[in-house]
Amino acid sequence: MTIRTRFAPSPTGFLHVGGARTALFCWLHARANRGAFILRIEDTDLERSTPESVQAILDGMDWLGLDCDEGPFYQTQRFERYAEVADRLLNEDKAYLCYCSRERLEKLRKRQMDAGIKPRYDGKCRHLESTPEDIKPVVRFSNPKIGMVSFNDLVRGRISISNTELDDLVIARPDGSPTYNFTVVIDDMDMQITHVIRGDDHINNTPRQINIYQALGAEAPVFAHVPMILGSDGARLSKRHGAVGVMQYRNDGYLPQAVLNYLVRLGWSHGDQEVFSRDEMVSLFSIEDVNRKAAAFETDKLDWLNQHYMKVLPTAEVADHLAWQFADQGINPEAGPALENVVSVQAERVKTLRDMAVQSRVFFEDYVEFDPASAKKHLRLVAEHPLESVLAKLEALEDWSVEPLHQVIDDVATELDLGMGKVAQPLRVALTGSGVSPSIDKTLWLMGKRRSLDGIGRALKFIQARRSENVQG
RNA sequence: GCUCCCUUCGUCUAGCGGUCCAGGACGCUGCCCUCUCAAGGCAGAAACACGAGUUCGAUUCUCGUAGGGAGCGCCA
Repeated sequence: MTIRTRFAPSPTGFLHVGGARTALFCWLHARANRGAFILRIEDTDLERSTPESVQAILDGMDWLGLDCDEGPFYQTQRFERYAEVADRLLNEDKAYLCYCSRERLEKLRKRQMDAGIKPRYDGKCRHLESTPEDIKPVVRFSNPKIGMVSFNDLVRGRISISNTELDDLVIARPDGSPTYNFTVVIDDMDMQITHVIRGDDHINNTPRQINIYQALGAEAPVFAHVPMILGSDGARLSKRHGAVGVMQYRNDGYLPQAVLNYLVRLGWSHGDQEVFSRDEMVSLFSIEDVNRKAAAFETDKLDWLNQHYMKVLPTAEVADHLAWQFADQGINPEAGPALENVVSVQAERVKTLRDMAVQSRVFFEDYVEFDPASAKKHLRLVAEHPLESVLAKLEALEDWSVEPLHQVIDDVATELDLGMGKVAQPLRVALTGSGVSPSIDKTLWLMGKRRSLDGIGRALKFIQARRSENVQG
């Protein structure tokens, strides 16, 4: 039998990292077993579901490269099917109509809580003599009263629960709309899902779903409950932890490869290996190797992976992602060096593509003014001669590439009997306006001849102005 | 309250009874390299929640305790 997995988000917001990791595990399990990955949108909550959220989820999946083989299917388009199955259960006496008011249910719940027992429906309407005329009933599933439900979870092992802990859950509301535990079962059954991989917040739902499968005469799929992702404070990941939407990571300058790699290592491992290409993930992944413990999301390691991928991925590929950041930062990529060159120089200096864009702006736009501290420290009178010397040599230089540029600086330092720092630092400030930039030869290279010469000219003027001040003072 | 689940360095994890005075990675600290910042190299600090069993032997198996999480909806 071919393996079929599904990812079934409800469209009430963007795709967050927890959902993304669940989706990744589902996708991997399908791909690793040459099976099918199905996407199903659980949009039965008409109040909270929005088309924007559907799109946001699709965008997130797309960005991560989690392609599905079937779907997306929408539950709202399957209402007839749910109603049909509910009727069947009703006819077979495996479900019944319940006329209990919410008020009665409230009281019941409270009484049970007070008595120290688990609140559950008492089955009042299970064998009703007469049916009230004026109340629209809900449909309840007749859960078995005795026995145990037991299943072998692929990540947790055997999980058992007594039927006495379960109650007759509502499967259809008065208006006929189905509820969650009912729709998942029918969908997974109809879509022939073999492996249900989902968050461990669903563990408690599983036994009652298994009972529904049995009532339907269907075989339950294999379950695998993966742990939740916690925020860095140890609490369950939520909106207040900031960038939990997957697309936010794109905006913040992370590569999808890095996010994927980070996510897969959160709860799953393969020996001591830390870096996995997509192909490696597929060939090495096994759902049974997933950890049981909830994991905390730490950005430090994501940063490291992101930089790693910026360094090792083909520069052209990284450059494509960098282009997005340039657009986002309002920097014209045409006004400077090729983005591939920027990547090759900057990758080892920044953690994110956004930082790369921000710190590369100076190669595309003239800086506005010198950083005061750097200028004060390095654009001194003693720097005038070295800068003039560099300027003269650069003007004459025809091959504007790293090697010869390095040679120029070297020559000036030797000729003037100065350390590299005495030449490079003033030059750096002249070129970029600040005291921090890539190595001086590469800075010149990215800067280009025109912008470099202009910068040195500005620095020289600055120094001259400073001298006249000194003379006056 | 009840039921279910979880528990190795700060964090992610390896470990599937002896190979563990517990290994890797991120982060952190120090040193080296060095034109700034990085990157890189080397070194270092840092963990089996606790208590009983089982066993010749427990990080590894069982049971308790403590702590954490989830569920108990006409939400998904």
